[in-house]
Amino acid sequence: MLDIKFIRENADLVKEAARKKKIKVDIDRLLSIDDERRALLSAVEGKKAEQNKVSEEIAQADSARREELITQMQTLKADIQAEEEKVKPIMEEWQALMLQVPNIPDMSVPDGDSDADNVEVKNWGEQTQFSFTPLDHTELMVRHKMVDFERGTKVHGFRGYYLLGDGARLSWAIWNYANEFFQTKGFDPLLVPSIVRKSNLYGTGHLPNDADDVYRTQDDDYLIGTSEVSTMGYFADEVLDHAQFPIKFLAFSPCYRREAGSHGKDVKGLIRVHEFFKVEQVVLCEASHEESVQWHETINRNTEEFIESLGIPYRTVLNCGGDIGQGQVKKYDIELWVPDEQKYREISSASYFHDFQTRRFNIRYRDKEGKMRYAHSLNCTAIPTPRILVSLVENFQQADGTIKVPEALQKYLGKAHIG
RNA sequence: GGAGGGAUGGCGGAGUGGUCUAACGCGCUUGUCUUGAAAACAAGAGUCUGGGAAACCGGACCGUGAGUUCGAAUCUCACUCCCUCCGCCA
Repeated sequence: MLDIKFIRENADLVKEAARKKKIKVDIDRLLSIDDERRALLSAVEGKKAEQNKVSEEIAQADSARREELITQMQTLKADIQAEEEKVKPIMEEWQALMLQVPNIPDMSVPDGDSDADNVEVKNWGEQTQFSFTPLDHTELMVRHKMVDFERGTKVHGFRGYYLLGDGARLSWAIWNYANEFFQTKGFDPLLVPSIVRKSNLYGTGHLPNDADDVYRTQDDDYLIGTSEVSTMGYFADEVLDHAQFPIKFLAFSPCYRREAGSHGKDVKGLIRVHEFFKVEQVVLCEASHEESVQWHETINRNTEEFIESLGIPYRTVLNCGGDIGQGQVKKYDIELWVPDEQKYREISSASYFHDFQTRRFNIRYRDKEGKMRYAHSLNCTAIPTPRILVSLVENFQQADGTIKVPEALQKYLGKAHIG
């Protein structure tokens, strides 16, 4: 959510943002609706003011004068009701339009339609070379009894899976390692609800536009697609103190995604599943662009460091306008090398929002001057499982069919090789 | 699932039809005092909106939405949310 005043004063900037993000929203319509809204409100308020004034007189008037005033008020009252009737549909359209308005992307965000137009800003490690014909992660993991897709499908359906044996143990090892790694960076662990009220998804910006990708319960609650949702909701409607910043959470939760519209994509393996687990960095800081930028770089770098410690080749891309969300100012994706596909696949997203989310959540704080302001919010994947397993097992497979365990993980898994 | 209670500003909390421009307390900001701080005292402070270059001046806002009334924080209804008790349950 942007401030309507900002939209009014920077209409061209907002239109350009929509263009860059490929978001369809009629800003001119919003502005004219807003003019109507303000004109009507001011008319209603003016009449209410008169009503209040006369009401006060009535309270003190003698009975003859009182009768006269009361008669006069009857028409005014009808007037007010008529005006208020007009306000209702205007407000509804105004609110619907306001929810469509995108946040302004940073100057550095490149133009583009899709992830194909993202710009590589960093490349780390050598793309793994093999002296033998490598297997893909599905075959490798099935062979080592780390995953069971058949029973996964039997029980859950399309994209269902079980992790078992070393697949399950490796997941635990990664969670435990990530938990320790990010806590040493000052993040506090948080286990969050994965069933949430609708309002939280409006808060993060997943609703109303991504409704198709979210699971809903028969009570009209929703399953989160990322712990960012419940972590941000944690502070909804609260007033924080500037001394609390930065607030750094390491949230962990299952994540549910319907993947509507991507039925034909990544049908095999663990790249795209309906249900997975994710460790997530969430940061709230004070309302300063510089702070946001600094934390954005930091949390993205944290995840890069984590990947480096595992020794998996990766690249970092700066997402183009068409590939960043409605609320995001700027986003980096970290992509890991997947030998079987001979390409990099997304493993992490680092975004900052300025006060786009905190306005929707009503998360405010008192700054040093005692003034009330909306906080800034950011988030970045720490590590998702099982997607991380794809690159991990493929890159570390050996000629003898075993999988080498990255050194950093060995103490958490309790061994150096799988198989 | 059943029954009951409640929603007031940053927080606590009064107010049950007309100076409510919302008491009182705590916290916050700025002054005065002080070497500095604390304490004390004084003033100020929310959101939206109209006018204005600004200082500032005016208006609306007591969970949300309807209704009753000349007039609603206060009465009625619906919705949303919170709490308590009973039942069920990991």
